[in-house]
Amino acid sequence: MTEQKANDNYNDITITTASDQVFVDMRREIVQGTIEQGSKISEPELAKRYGVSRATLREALNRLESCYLVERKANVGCRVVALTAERLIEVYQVRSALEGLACRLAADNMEPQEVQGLKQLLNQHLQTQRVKEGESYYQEAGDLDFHYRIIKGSKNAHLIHLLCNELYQLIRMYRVQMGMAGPRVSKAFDEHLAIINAIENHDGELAEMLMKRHISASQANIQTKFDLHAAKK
Amino acid sequence: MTEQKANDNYNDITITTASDQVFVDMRREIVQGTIEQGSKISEPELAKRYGVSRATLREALNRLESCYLVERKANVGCRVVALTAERLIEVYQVRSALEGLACRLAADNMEPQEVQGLKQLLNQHLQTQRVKEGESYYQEAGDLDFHYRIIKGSKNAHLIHLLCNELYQLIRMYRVQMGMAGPRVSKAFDEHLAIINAIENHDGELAEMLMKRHISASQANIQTKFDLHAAKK
DNA sequence: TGAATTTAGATTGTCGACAATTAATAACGT
DNA sequence: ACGTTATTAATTGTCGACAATCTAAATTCA
Repeated sequence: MTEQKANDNYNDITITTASDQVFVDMRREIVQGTIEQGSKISEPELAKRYGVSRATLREALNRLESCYLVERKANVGCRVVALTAERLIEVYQVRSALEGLACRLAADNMEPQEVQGLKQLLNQHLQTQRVKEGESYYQEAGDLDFHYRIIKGSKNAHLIHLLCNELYQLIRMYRVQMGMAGPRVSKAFDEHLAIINAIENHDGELAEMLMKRHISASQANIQTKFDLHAAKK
Repeated sequence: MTEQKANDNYNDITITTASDQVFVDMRREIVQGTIEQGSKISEPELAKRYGVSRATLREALNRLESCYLVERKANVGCRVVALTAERLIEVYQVRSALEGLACRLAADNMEPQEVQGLKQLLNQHLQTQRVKEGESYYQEAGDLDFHYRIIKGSKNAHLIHLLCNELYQLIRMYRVQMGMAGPRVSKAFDEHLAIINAIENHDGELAEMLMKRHISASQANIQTKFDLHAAKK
């Protein structure tokens, strides 16, 4: 298991209430595997652990359900989602379609300065990547930043919410728990570059195609880790 | 405003708890406009009206938020979503991508008998449509059935949930409140037929393209009503 | 002994009341 | 008279307790 630290709050939530805090905390623990996948969630137990009432905890559980990290059955309770190969495929099919759309829209809607910022970001990643070889956290964070910026560049609020707030935590959960390091780093960099170019040229169709392909490759990569992980047991 | 009756529970929810009931009831009222768009939701007031406690009502509100029918701000409260032209475009862009994907998957994964059932359904719609001219409810229900079956034919559980449980109620809200009748009936029928044929031939690419186009046309149709509606005021 | 039923325990769903925050009204000063 | 600051009222967030339901252990019967 790769070490993960701080700054898991990628989507910009402002924490005001107690349930906000519990939601963010639990989300991190689930994504990182501290609360392990497939495990049953006891409301009284966790409420005590976080020092809040059950009502507050249930509020957080509802939010976690909205981003697919827990599943609920009436009168039975919550369970942390189980990471299966089937679900990975399903989620990535959806992700591919949505992020492809985001990329196509971004080609039309991103401001020139946003595109420049994206380029700079990529250069930074190239450098830090050379320095911190094999440190998977920076890679994950960097890749995430890249995708987030493009998604937000689509300027479609509904799409942004769907991807950044709802779907991405589940995707992160797969990536973190499968352990994303491996030899795909340089390839991913080239793919990112090609996508930026397409966006800069306002070639939406190409940008969409490249992004879909990029995500498919990413899926294949995780799939490999998954099978490896399954074979070990 | 077109008259809407019974059977609004298109997605198969089994109602076990009290909050389930309130959720379904409120959802219907919001979609139909009984609780009007953009209006503030008073928790004490509605709790009294449905004869439940605030905790139960809040549970329902959380679920309504998950399917984009209400929006929440911390320490301020809930508001029914406002139907704007911008949001319509955003939602339909997402819908187009997702249902296009569903259609492509359906071309691979639907059983022959499911395809047959779809054909029969379309024939029924053709007949009932001739009889009940201008009755928009049957049209809406029919169209919905058609789309639902294809979505479920994708066999992608995540995609099915995303479309049927989360997104579709909002789409229905637009359709119902804008008043879907109009001359697009026969055209839509032809488009449906072409989609079925593509699915039957296992031509996923074509099926996806046709579905996307079909949805774009549907969007344009609603857009027109929307502008008309806005001009009236 | 094994399967079905009953019973006991624990968990979730629901309620009413209190605390914290916001929105609306009134008071105040310039 | 107008803008600003207090004060009040209402609303949301949170809590602890009770009721309904499920799970699992114990009992009964074949």
